[in-house]
Amino acid sequence: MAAKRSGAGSKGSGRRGASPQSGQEQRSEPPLSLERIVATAVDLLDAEGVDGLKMRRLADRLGSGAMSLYWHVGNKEEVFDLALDSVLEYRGPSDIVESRDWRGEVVHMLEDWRASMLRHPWSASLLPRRALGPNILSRLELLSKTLSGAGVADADLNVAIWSLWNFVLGATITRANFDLSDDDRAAAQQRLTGLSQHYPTIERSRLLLDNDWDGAFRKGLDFLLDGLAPRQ
Amino acid sequence: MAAKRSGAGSKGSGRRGASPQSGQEQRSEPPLSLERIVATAVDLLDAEGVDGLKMRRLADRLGSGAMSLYWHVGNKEEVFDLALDSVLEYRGPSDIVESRDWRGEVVHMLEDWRASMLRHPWSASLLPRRALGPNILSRLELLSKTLSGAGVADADLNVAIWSLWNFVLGATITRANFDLSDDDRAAAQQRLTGLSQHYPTIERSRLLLDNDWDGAFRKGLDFLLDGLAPRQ
DNA sequence: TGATTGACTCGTACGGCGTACGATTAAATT
DNA sequence: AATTTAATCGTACGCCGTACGAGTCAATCA
Repeated sequence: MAAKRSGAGSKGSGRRGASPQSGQEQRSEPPLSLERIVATAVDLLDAEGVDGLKMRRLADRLGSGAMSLYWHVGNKEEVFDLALDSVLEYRGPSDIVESRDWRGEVVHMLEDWRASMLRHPWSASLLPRRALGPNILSRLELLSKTLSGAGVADADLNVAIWSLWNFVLGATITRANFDLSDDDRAAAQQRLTGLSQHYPTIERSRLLLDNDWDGAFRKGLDFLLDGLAPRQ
Repeated sequence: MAAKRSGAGSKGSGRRGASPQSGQEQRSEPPLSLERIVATAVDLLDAEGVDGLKMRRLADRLGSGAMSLYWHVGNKEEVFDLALDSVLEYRGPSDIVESRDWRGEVVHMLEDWRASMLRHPWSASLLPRRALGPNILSRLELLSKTLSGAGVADADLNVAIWSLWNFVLGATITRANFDLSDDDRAAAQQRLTGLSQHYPTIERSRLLLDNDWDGAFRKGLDFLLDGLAPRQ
């Protein structure tokens, strides 16, 4: 009845299925494995975006038939789940500066989180739709522990975590999707300038032209942390 | 060469295309129009979610053939654009309490924004992928004007606006997608409890089981506003 | 009036998608 | 040597967005 694999772990017994007799197709591809599938899916997503990931194309890159993938994963959704979580691993703050203040630690982890997602711009918009993988949970655990240790009241802890989650998620999704080309940017300016009688304030502050995303993230995060845990 | 319609405006000349001779099919559907297409698309999205919107199904609901839709819209993407913007109109604070404090005004608009998106849970995840429509820009303009009037420094204005945007977007997307069934919720608890040695803190605070989304939004927003514009 | 045009509708068809199903093969086990 | 298991893949099905072109009316023009 062909019970599929589902969890982790893969043997990886060396085997070759190239050509039965004539050595015409000596593609020396390694055998399929979950790891290889996920890594290749990430590459493909990076190169072609969410809509570019098709099972057939993924199989092409792996040098296998499309249906072979289904031995290792249940369906395409699972490929997304695994690709997403694989990209969100956190290695912790640099070992050198071991025990910084809690604020430094939170900021470091959240900036790393954002950076990881921006390195793979498809990941941010995928995050909210998928189950929480172990790497995501680890980050939340670290955040929770750090804030708790910093004196955030238990009653406020969940609010604080979700607020930071919301901020990071919103910032990253927005950044990843608003990465306009110069043409788009010019068009937006044009459009807004033409309508400046309707939107004078955001036109004046050049809201849509400001592209110091990193600075805005950092400053906004500081404001939020100020609100969550007033200094001293 | 059949130049398609693209912008707004639609004539809507009364006409009937029912059956040429035999009155067997006297479906008295009104004729197609952009408005009707968009309204029906919103209904369909509400009922079936993002993946449930298919051109054929939309046409079915409209009592028309699938290809007829393409006279009124360029492609499916445009249906999404129009449905999204149609759902984000803001009518302003209740007229009775005309001039509240700035904080009340900001909170009201942002809670309304979130509520509008939660009434149509597909809209939140669509928002970041689409161009800013007039209804969105109006909300940003109002936000900008209010904060500016409240004394937020010009240098901090964009950061403040984007921070609030990020917060609302993240909160709403998360809420809309985390709306687990009780079964899912039980499964998540099970899973987390089983792994509680790995994630003790978030397990203890019941982060994933906390159900008070509205309260968390309101409290988190308060914290953020505290950070952005320290009271007095 | 009859012919023409333009607005609108829709049947058919095409290429591409995810994946069910079953045949096939090679390795491991008995 | 016989059997079981792990893995691969060709074929096919149903569904999708939509290109294309033929139809149907109402309004306009000759």
